[in-house]
Amino acid sequence: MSRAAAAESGTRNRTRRAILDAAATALYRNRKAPLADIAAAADVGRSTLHRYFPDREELVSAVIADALQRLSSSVEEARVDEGPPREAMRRLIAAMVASGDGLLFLLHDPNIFEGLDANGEPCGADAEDPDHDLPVLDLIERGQAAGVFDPEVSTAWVLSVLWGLVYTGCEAANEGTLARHAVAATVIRTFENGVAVT
Amino acid sequence: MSRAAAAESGTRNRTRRAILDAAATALYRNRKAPLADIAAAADVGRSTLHRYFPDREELVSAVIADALQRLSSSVEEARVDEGPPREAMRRLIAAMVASGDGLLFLLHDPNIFEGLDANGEPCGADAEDPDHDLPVLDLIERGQAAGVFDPEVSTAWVLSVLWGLVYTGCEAANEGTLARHAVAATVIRTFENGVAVT
DNA sequence: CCAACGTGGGACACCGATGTTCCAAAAATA
DNA sequence: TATTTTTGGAACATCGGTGTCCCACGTTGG
Repeated sequence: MSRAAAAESGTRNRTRRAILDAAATALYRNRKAPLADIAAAADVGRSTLHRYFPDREELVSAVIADALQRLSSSVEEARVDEGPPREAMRRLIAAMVASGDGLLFLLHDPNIFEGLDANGEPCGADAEDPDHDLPVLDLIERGQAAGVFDPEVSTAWVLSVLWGLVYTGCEAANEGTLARHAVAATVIRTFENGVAVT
Repeated sequence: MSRAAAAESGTRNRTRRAILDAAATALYRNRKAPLADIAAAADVGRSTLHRYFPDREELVSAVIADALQRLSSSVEEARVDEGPPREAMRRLIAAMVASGDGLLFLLHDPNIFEGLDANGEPCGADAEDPDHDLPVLDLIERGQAAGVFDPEVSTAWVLSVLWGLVYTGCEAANEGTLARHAVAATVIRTFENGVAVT
């Protein structure tokens, strides 16, 4: 028996992961997917799922936290605050795309952040979750100031477009419309230049 | 009693509309919103709602059909097959944006078309629903051929980006991030030129 | 080989959503 | 105003998802 909650090591971590992944996929398809389905998808007894996550609420919180975790570590290693804005943005997009499925789940439901924070704790409606977007907003602003990003539109809009395009790219890959390896490049291309030729 | 189903005229049409609209909004927020909530939102007794749409299934089918209806009539009057591609695309985007909330509901759930066709009738998995996108795909192809749209990416990708950006725009307007009247122009600008300056 | 751990599945009570029926009140129409 | 249409709400049975408990089986590791 260890003391820290961090290292539940052994079989447990694996099943936990399996459940988390299955839940992310299932919940992406249907936000209200029955726990039974999730358990089945994870190849785990409904009982076991319940043993790891007593509540449905605890499960979704964990899934959100997990996805958020992956994402923000991806973003962090993109070092958005370093180097020229355009390159930084390209690194960021690549990192986001690489986060893959968790992202789809996260962005699929606009209401996902309402009433929850990254840890699954309920939070006041005033807390928007600026933590994750702030460095990105900085990057966008920096880019606009440097004359590489369109200064005629708001940073918030650029941010929305960023998320939207990344989402579209991941979705296209999931549907087989776009090859996995081409996603990042395509998203970057469209993000920077749109679809019209000069 | 009239014979035609088309003209149920009178009070009925109004309540029907109210229910349909309320349902579109409620279902956009939560695909599994309780009928009671929808009825309440429509300012209608749960009983009445049930009188118009016996099944939940019939309700969502009707909402989908309705949204699809609005959208395709909007698109139709954009005359995408006439005039230079760039202008046609601009008209199309404006028309889509104008369709507004129904669109959000439609695009929110990627699985919405699975197992249903425009009339709410179940249909084989092979029927993809090309009816609505086909003229748009034609437009894109036409634009690529004419050298106004990026020929380096697939038409399917351009289509995805189009839907995605329109969705992002509508969502931004809904959240108040972007002024209603600015949505179309902003979407068009970004769609054509991306967010980078040449 | 034996114990502890982890698991699956059945049985159960509970609750919210759904769909049905009926009736009295409100609204539209003549 | 009289009549028909339309509505809202209560009561009810049903169903599926949820959460809990318990026990037998398989797996892991000493």
